[in-house]
Amino acid sequence: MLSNSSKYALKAVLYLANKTDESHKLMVKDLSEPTQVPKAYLAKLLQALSKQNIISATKGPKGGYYLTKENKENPVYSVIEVIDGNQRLEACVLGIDECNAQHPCPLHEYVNPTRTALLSTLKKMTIAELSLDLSNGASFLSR
Amino acid sequence: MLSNSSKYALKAVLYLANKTDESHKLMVKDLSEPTQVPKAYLAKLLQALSKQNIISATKGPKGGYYLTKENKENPVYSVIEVIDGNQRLEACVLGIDECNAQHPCPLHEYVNPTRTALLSTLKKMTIAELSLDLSNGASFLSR
DNA sequence: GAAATAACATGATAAAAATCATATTTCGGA
DNA sequence: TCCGAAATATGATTTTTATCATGTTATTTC
Ligand code: FES
Ligand code: FES
Repeated sequence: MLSNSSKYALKAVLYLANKTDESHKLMVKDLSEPTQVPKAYLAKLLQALSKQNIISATKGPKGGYYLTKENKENPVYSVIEVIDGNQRLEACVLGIDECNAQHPCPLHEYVNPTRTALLSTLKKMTIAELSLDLSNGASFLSR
Repeated sequence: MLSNSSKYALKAVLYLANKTDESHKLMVKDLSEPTQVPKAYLAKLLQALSKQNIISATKGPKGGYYLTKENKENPVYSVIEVIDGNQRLEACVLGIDECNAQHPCPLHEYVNPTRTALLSTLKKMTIAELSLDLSNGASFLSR
C-alpha cells in the first residue's frame, strides 16, 4: 500500500505536528527514536519533505525540524505524494494500463469505491487533524 | 497494495479460470501474451502456485496449466497468500508492530474498516466468481 | 570572527524484488 | 523405445528500494 519510506515520513510528520512549531523544533535524532525509524534514513526523507515545503527546517544550533501553522494545514496526502508519487495509490490494483469504470479489471468494482473514498479522505484531511488523537493518547506511532 | 508478482499471478489464474479445465490446458506462453506478463517470470509464479495446489499442471506434450473444478472454488485470496504471504494486506499501514483497535495507529480508523471488508470479500469470493464478468467482456486483464 | 551544531547534498552499500536463463524431469506420440 | 514437448528446479542477473556514511553549508553563540 505505502512504501516503507512513506510510512516513515508520515510517522515523523505526525509526530512533528503536535510537538513542534516555529519556536519548538526537533532534531532528527529526537524523531528517530519515537518513530522507530533509522536515523540516517529518516534524515534523507526529512530533507526531501523540507525541499518540497511540506515541513520546515532551520540549520545550526538551536535549529531542527518543525511544522508551521501552514505546514499543519497541508493534506495528509501531500506527504505520500512527495515520497511515493501518486501512481502508487491511484493505479489499477492489477496493474492494467489505466484504472477506469469503462475498462475495469476484475477487481475494480470491489476495490475502487473504497479506495477512492480513502484517497479523498487523505486529500481532504490535514496533518493537524490526523495528529489530533495522537496527542490525547488515542493513537500511536510505534509498538 | 499487491506485489507485482501477485498481480501477475492473479491475472494468470483468472485467465485460466474461464479458458481451461481438465481437458483444455494452456502453456505459459499462451498465458504470457494475454496477461502481459514476461514469460520466464510467469513460469516461476505458476510453479509456485502449482506446488501449493492452487492451480493444476501436467508435463509433457499436450500438457499445460489448468484449473480443476476444485481449483476454481478456491478463494481469490489464496493466490495472494501463496505469493505475498498474509502480512502484506493485514499488517498496519504505518508499520507499527500490530494492527488492532486497542492500540491503533492514526490511520487505523480510516483504513481498517474498508480494508477488512475488502479482505473478507477476497477470502469469500471464489476464483470462478471473480472470473465471471471477465468471460462476458465486463472486465479486462490488460490495456 | 571562530567554533560548534544543525540541516543539506551526494553518493556508497545492502537487501529485496523483479526478471531472465538453463539444465532436469515427466509424459505423450511416432 | 526413442524423441520432442511441456512443466519443474535451481540459480544468475538486473533493477528497485532501503539503509548507511561523509563531506558541505548555514546559523547561533561566545
Ligand atoms: S481497473 Fe483495476 S482497479 Fe480500476
Ligand atoms: S494499527 Fe495501523 S492500520 Fe491498524
